[in-house]
Amino acid sequence: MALEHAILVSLLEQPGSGYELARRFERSIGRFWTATHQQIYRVLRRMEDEGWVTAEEVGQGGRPDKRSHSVTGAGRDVLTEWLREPVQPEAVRHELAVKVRGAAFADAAGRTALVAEVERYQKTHEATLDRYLAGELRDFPQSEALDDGQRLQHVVLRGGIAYARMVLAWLDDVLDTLRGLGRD
Amino acid sequence: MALEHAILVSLLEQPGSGYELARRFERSIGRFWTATHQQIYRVLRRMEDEGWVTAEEVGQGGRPDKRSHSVTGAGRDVLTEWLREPVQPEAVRHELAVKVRGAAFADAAGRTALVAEVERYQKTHEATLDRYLAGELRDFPQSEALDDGQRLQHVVLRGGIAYARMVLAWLDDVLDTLRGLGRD
DNA sequence: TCTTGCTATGCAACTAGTTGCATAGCATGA
DNA sequence: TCATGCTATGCAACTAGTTGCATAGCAAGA
Repeated sequence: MALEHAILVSLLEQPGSGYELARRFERSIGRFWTATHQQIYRVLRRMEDEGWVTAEEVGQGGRPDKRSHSVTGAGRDVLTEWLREPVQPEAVRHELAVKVRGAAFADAAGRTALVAEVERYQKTHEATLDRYLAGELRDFPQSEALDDGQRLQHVVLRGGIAYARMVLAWLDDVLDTLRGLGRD
Repeated sequence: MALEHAILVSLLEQPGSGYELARRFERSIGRFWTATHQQIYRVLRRMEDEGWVTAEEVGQGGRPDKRSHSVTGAGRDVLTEWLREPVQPEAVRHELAVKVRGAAFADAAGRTALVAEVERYQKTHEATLDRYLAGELRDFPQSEALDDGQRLQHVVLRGGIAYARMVLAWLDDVLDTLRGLGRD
């Protein structure tokens, strides 16, 4: 029940079409809330039916028309109300941790394969961290004064960076542990 | 498609009933894979139908009978195969981050309420960290030699500890940012 | 010219996960 | 004795999320 709210925040930051929202979810918003375009279109339609957003057909010479969405007063009210509600405990789903514990029941070949897989996974997180850091330099230069919205976006990005760094350090720990199994 | 695998790992570590699994998911396994008892019973039944686990009725003087589940050879094979598959990218869902960005569209009262809520949330994570640290002292004493399974459980727990610490530090950053809004 | 790829929207079918409720035995303490 | 709470299992209805596919216009390069 919160994709709606993520969409409201994103559309308040900047109105846009379902397609544009989907791309934002791949990049910025997707760091802390993932969604596919199918899901976004469906929810967006429902939000329109409920009057939380309005859509406007926008012709764009050359490319297909798009339906640009903006948040209504009612939509803002929904968001305000939601912001007052207690934060729900996170529903964690960390597949790799299950696999690591599962490695206790794998043979030597299986463990070797898992080491390789953790190394691959680590590389994707390194790339993610690099992307975040590049984005931070680009969007939040120290020299300029930031407005409230930018400061909030920045602190969320810092969370993403801290998370990526923590994961990388933990993956080193996992690799050391996997490689040290069966000794003494 | 991975609750099955989390259950297989848990039952290999220690056979048990649906009820017992549900309690493990509240504690240990739930750190990286959450599930309710309804979901567990349903999936367990399906896994039994597919021959991945077997169930044995166990009478226990006093308390209601339970159906204790154990992993079959076929179940082990399923797990082994799954361990070889690439780790899927995590589907992140971090409600608080959405709310923090949403704070840009809240009034002063709404932001004050969010600060209080972040403080409450921080306390729950402090309690979580304390629980992890106590569990670490209890289950993984430095003096004793650990077997492979214990070492793997320990490295996963260290991941939980690192995560909780990272979140706590980030929540401090969030609180500083929220309190500093609207200045200069 | 033909293929590839990007913009743009969406349906249908499926799987996963949540919420609310029901049942039942036994233990413990007010 | 009565309420509360823990052990133990489960159904039904719902909401959320995934997967596969379809359509269509235009641009750029082989």
